[in-house]
Parts: sequence; structure tokens; C-alpha cells
Amino acid sequence: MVAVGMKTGMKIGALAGRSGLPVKTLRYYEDLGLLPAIGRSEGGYRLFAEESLQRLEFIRRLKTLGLSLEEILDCLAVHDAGELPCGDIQVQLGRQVERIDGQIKELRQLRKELQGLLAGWQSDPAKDDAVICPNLHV
Amino acid sequence: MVAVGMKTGMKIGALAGRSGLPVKTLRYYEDLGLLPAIGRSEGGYRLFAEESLQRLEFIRRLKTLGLSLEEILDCLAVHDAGELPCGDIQVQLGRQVERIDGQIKELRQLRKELQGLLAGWQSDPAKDDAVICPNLHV
DNA sequence: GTAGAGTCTCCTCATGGCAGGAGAGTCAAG
DNA sequence: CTTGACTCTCCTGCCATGAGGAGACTCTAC
Repeated sequence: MVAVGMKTGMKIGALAGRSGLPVKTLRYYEDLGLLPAIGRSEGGYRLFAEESLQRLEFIRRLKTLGLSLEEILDCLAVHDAGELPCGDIQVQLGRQVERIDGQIKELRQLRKELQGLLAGWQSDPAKDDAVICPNLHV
Repeated sequence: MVAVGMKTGMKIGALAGRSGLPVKTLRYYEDLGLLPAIGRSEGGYRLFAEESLQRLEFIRRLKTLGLSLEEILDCLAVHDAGELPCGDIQVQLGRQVERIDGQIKELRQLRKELQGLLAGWQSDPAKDDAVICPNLHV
């Protein structure tokens, strides 16, 4: 027998202390729907369940893997629907690998161009009023 | 003999047309000091010299090489002081190469971590209420 | 009952490089 | 002289992820 309407739970400061995250961040996550509170105290204070800690760990982990909060929200939505989110997470992480590959490719290309320019760089070329920097031809 | 105080020059729309850049961008550049106008018309319209085109080419080129507008401003300040900016540009581009190297390094490391995770990924692992996604251990 | 800590909502700011629009003034052609 | 295109300044918004603070309220310990 559990008292009906009985809401226990951590206040935001306690969750901040235990998770190591700033109160501001927790409020922000709650606003985004990443971290639902189980309710409010009579005075309007957010109350969080123990599971919130696990949830924040999950969020932190996916953040370090480069997912956006929105993508993480998608994963959590699946979890909250009662399903295992592993499949969705796998998809998101796969996309992330592709994004990274694209970025590395762009960066390599840019690096190559820069190196090419710097390889033939003349610190003190003939002055040419038609261009600002002769090494760049512009 | 040139008439004193005589200011000719393009208006911003003409410069936009010839450079291919939006009027908004040109105004923004002028505000930042990247693209000085030679003056204003009686009605307050910005007037630009022919050299503005060359200057915009220079800006465009350095932008594609990944420099920020602020860094480009530094280069142009050297040029405007009457010196050849090649040395400064060389320094900036060298820094840019280092930045890129750092980014590539980070991206590779992240990619490696992602690949490691995905390599051992189980789409349908045993359910475990203690964690949201067993593959991540969180 | 009172002090002090905690929490609430709401607002602004930060980054970088502009885009969109309001409202007013200017310029060139007919 | 009028009309329509151009330009002016100033304000706001965008992208993401919060940080910082004001002013008001709540809770807890003494």
C-alpha cells in the first residue's frame, strides 16, 4: 500500500550535487524534456527520481560521443516508450561516424591546400599593387 | 589637378553586384573595419573605391582557408599600414594548420571510440533496468 | 519567528557571421 | 514632380548550450 499522490524525490540542488552538473544545466535539460521531473513540491520545487542519475549518466556519455541534445532526446524517447533504445542509438552513432568522416575529409583537404600554399611561400616577394598578397594571388 | 573633396565611388549595391556578395554582408564588413568606405555621399550613402573588389577577393580567399574575419582584419591592418602582409598571413595560416591538426586528432580519437563501441554492438541485448543502454554501460 | 540557504521564473548575454524587416530618407529617370 | 529603386540606421533572430543575475518565494534549522 502506497499513499496516493505521495511524491518523494530529490530537489534540484541534491541532484546537482550527486551528478556533478550545475543546477542551471539540470533546469535546462528538464525544459528540453531530457530529464522529466516526477513532479513538483507544494512550493513548486522540481522533484527528481533516483533514475535521474542514471539518465544523466546516459546523456553525458552520448554527449561525449558527439551527439546533440536533440539526438539524445530521440534516444530517450524510445527508452521512455518502454523499448530498448540500442537500435536507435546504433543508428545515431553510425551517423555520427559518417559526420566525422566528412569533417576529417574536409579538414584534410583544407590542410593540404594550406600546406601547398605555405610550401611555396615567399616572405618578401616583389611588391604588386594589383594584389594584396602575391602569395595568394589576391 | 584633382578637384579637392571630390568623392566618386560605387554605392553599396554596385559593389554587391560586382562582387557577388549581399549588401548585408558588405555593410557588416564595413562595420567591422574590414572594408573601409572612401566616404559618404551627401545623402549618407557609403561610397567604395575600386580597390574594394580586390579587398573582397582577398577576404573571400582567406575565409575559404578557414581564417576568421578577425584574423583577416589583422592581416588587412598590416596591409593598410603600407607593409606587405605576407609574413603575417604566413603566421596565421601556420596557426590554422595547427588548429586543423588538433581537430583532426580529436575527430580521429572520437571516431576510434565510436568504432570500438559499434564493433561489439548488440542490437538486442538482455534487458537490464539498471542501465538505459547495456551497450554503453549506462 | 526569523535568518539564511535553496529554488522559482524570466531576462539578458555569449559565440560568428550574417539575414530579415521596419520605418525613413535619397537618388535617378521620365 | 513623381515614382520606384536604392540606401540608411536600428532591432531582432538564428544555431547550441547553457551562464549570470534580478526579484520573489519556500523551506529548514534554530
